[in-house]
Amino acid sequence: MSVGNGYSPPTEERPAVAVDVVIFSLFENDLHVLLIKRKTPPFQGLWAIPGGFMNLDESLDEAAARKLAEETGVTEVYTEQLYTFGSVARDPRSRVVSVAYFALVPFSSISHQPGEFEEATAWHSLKTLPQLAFDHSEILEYALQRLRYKLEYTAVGFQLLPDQFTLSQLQRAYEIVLDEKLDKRNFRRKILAAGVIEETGRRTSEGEGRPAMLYRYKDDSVTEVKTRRLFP
Amino acid sequence: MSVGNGYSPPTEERPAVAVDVVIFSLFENDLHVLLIKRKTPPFQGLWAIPGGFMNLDESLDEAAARKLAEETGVTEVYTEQLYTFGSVARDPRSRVVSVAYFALVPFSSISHQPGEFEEATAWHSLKTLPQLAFDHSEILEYALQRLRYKLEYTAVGFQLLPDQFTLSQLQRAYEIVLDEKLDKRNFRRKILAAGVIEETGRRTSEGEGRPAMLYRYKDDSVTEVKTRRLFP
DNA sequence: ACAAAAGTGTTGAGAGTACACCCATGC
DNA sequence: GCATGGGTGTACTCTCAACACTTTTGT
Repeated sequence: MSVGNGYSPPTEERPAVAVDVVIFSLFENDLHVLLIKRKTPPFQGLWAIPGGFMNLDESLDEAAARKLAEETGVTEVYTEQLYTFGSVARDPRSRVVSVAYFALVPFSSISHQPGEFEEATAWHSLKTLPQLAFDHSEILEYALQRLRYKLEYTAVGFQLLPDQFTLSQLQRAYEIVLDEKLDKRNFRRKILAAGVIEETGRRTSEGEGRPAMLYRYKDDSVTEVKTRRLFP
Repeated sequence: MSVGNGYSPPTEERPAVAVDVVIFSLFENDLHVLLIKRKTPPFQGLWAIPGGFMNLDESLDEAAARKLAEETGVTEVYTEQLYTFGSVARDPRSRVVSVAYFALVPFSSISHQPGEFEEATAWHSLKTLPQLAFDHSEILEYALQRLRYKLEYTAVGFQLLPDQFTLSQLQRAYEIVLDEKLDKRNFRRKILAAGVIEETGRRTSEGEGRPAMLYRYKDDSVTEVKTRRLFP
């Protein structure tokens, strides 16, 4: 039944609204993204960014969080709305407007380890991406660009690491995502000067070499944007 | 009739998708935004950002451009998607997801001058904003923040000026939007070093004082992002 | 003792900022 | 000739980038 109320369009003339969540994680010295293999046409057999339709009783942000939890079992991680994709023919079956999000999940917090549950879900290195369904290559490209950009002038890098981490781990995270080598002394000076992390007082106990100080980020400063770029 | 195809939600369970366009222009030494007075409940009598529902045969960008043309008669101006607002109760009548855009229009190109056609449409200075309907205050706040941010590290400032402009006009535009005074010599040096504008060879002929060189922006560099902030 | 990773300062270059006077035109 | 806005250069400060050795631990 049509629900036209004289102000909003009758329901037959409404597009479907989906959320797609680009889920990044860092492991094996590489940035990875979670993809799902499509079992049905169109684009059968191609990989796609996890997503689904928004329910009427949830906000967009809630829909994104729900999708993220469904795919990774993770809640309370850094999530940010990316862009809304609304070309007419982006889904060949019907009109779908898709609100894309990206999420940064520490690998240690993921309950679905690679290939553990559904065979059709897998982490892919950004260096060896398969062909993607729909306009998902474009979405992923956009997400990666945004992630790099964010890292350059904010301190979201923490969000890819466990609660406590060493400065070397953090530097490695930045190097992997930005795909460039950073100077150790300059990195430490800058990240400490930014005032967004603090010593825990504890040190790493295992591993080779000298034990390293463990840091944590200060909760209040996580999303705070720095006035100057950290890594221009 | 419901259109459930087994893959996307039946139409009764789809939100309406709207686009709202925050239209900025610069005149009378002030930044202004175009607002529309609501004639019907809810929020009757309050001002709102121009917007409307997307049609199924147009993309989101096209819907935004259409809205912009309807309100100002202007096409081909700088338009950028801002954010998508999707709280459950943002519209008390029904579920509406709104994709917000912002546009920069040179005042000289506007065919609807203030109050010329519909009484219910008017330009408002950002210094004296009325109460707004729905979550439009939030949208406007977000748009202004984004505009300022863009001006700080790109050269979109031109988009608020006519095709040809003087450096003083451009500086005034930046000063108004950023709401701070800039040094004349430093401004000129930076904006010229950025290489995004060029002399036309012509000079202003009317007005008091010494005639000023007219500049235009180089088309290809309009949207190009500078690596360094222009005005940090 | 040696391998492996952690930690630590200084110097030079370039960018950013502050600042004041002369120039061309209209009235 | 004076009022109005246009146009120009320099010195100082500070941030950024480059660079190498010592320390602590495990084996």
